[in-house]
Amino acid sequence: MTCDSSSTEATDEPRLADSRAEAFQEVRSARRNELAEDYVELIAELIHEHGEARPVAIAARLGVRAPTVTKALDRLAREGLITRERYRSVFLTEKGRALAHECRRRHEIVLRFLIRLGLDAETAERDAEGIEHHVSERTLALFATYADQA
Amino acid sequence: MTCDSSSTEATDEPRLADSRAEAFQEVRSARRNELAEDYVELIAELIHEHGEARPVAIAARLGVRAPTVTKALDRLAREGLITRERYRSVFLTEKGRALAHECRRRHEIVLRFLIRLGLDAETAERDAEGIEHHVSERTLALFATYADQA
DNA sequence: TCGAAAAGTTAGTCTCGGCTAAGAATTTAC
DNA sequence: GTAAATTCTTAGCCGAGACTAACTTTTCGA
Repeated sequence: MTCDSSSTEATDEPRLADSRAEAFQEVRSARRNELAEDYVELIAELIHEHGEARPVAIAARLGVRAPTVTKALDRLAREGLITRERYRSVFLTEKGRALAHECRRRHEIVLRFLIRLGLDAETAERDAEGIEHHVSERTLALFATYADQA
Repeated sequence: MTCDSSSTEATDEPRLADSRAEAFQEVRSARRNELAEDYVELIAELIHEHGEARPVAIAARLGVRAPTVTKALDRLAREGLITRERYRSVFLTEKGRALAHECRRRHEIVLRFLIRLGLDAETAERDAEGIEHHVSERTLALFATYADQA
């Protein structure tokens, strides 16, 4: 017997009735975008700092090997976030630039928040890197408010 | 098993000199453990609530299909976090119980913190699910302190 | 200028984490 | 006590993301 609360499942589709399940699904969904966000954010940074984003620099910053970057960039291009030509630097599309901007915004809010909370800069940077992909807009707003408190 | 390279840069091994790269590597390393942590934490909950953890319940709570659970449990067993017999419930090993306890602790601190910050319970639960795997001990301590403030 | 070094790509492997379809084991219900 | 329903596993597919080895292209410097 289903000891679970009798909810409105029992349909032909045994499709995940549990409300808790939704949280996990959202987390998994977020995880799927994390890499793309990391790349796009980094590419924007590199372009800003050095005028261009070369795969070798991306690999160094992310701590992965070159072929990993090549494959990831292929995917980003497929998704319309970047444009590139073989053996050349990478550029963000309008869509990619928008995403990068969004990511940077989140990252900075989380970072400022953590530092405001009393965390050292180094740890704050590391934690922000992990957390930024998992904060809802609502939470982000609270972070921003707290960080801006006098 | 992150064979994480130490610091020596500029050696023959073109191993990730950038200090920023370390942050990404840590994030990736954390990501690899997330699933295991989710499972173990959930298994502990189910045992507490229903006296046993059945794969079908795990699947429902996580919002995945049964075979996905079977495979994941195989891996957890390989890693020594659970024990099981075919067609039976799942049990945590001592190691698994320790990890579950640790996860629950993190989860609760993050959750209490978010709620204390003013977030609604539902969003807090969702965000906590994503954030809990990415907070350092140091950050967690700050969260706890803040949450406990009168 | 041209040859070596650096950068980038391709090909192939591995693990993980999803899925479906189908079959085996267990439990339930009559 | 057996048939049906449920649960669990197996087999096989797929894409992502990591890697190495080996090859091509580009860049640099003597």
